[in-house]
Amino acid sequence: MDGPDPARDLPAGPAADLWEPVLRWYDGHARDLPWREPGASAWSVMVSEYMLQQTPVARVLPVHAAWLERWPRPADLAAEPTGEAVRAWGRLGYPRRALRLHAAAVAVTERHGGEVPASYDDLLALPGVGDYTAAAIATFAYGRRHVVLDTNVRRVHARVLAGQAVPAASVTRAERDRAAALLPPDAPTAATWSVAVMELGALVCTARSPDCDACPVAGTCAWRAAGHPAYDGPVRRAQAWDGTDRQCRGRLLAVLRDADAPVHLSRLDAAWPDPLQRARCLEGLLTDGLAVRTSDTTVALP
DNA sequence: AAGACGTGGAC
DNA sequence: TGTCCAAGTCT
Repeated sequence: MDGPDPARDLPAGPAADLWEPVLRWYDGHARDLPWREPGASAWSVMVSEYMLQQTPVARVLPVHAAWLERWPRPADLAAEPTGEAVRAWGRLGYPRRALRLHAAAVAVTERHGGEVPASYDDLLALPGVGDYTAAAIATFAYGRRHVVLDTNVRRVHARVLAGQAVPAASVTRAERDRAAALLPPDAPTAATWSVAVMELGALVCTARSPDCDACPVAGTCAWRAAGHPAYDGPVRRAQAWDGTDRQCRGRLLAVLRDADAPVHLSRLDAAWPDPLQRARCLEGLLTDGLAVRTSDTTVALP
């Protein structure tokens, strides 16, 4: 391993006991992902962050590659109809993200000269960018120092620091303060720290089957020390799926996505049996801008 | 501030 | 087989 040890110059103290082993672990175990390559553009990072919202890395990989190949810069996407973004989004899920990414590309082109902004506030103003994504793009594309709180980081912190199997339903003030206090003082190390903790949560401290034997901070983990107590909070209702509007919308949109011309309404009849729900969901897709009417009897991607 | 919003793989 | 889960955002 050549190059400087990123943990070497950090101040000593309680935090350093965490930083050092996690940074060292990341150095040897980080996945090679396209948006992490040294030459990766901020646009590549931005596209990956949209696609990775609620979607596993393995399914994002091929779509991300095709996307960057076709639209190497934000302005390239901005010049296309939104329907092209929806079609290229494929089956990643939550297709409104494709619409938002397109709208963000337009905003970047018009307001930022075609360059993905580096500031958290400018990023947060983009459609589809919330606190996590703004912090992630500023951090991973530009090396800025921000608290990056995604589901992986929250789970690792809940376990290692609080001894809880699962973090709270939504980000708490205490959680954010704790993460801020832990953030290394210099920006480059803070950026590496954030991606390292995320990676640890994704590969080792997973939701279903944590591999404590492979964990660099198992020795200081409060959850492990307590004997891995199970989650004891309020019951969380699993998302229903069968027969829901979301399933219906997915079916309808799949028909439009797979067609290369406007689709007759009768084709949608075949995609979902309940006429009332079908009509409601189509109306929703039209309202959301995921579909457009092309005639009295046909619809298409926008 | 819960609930809506897609999809498919893993156990 | 059914449940759980995946780098959240928006309203």
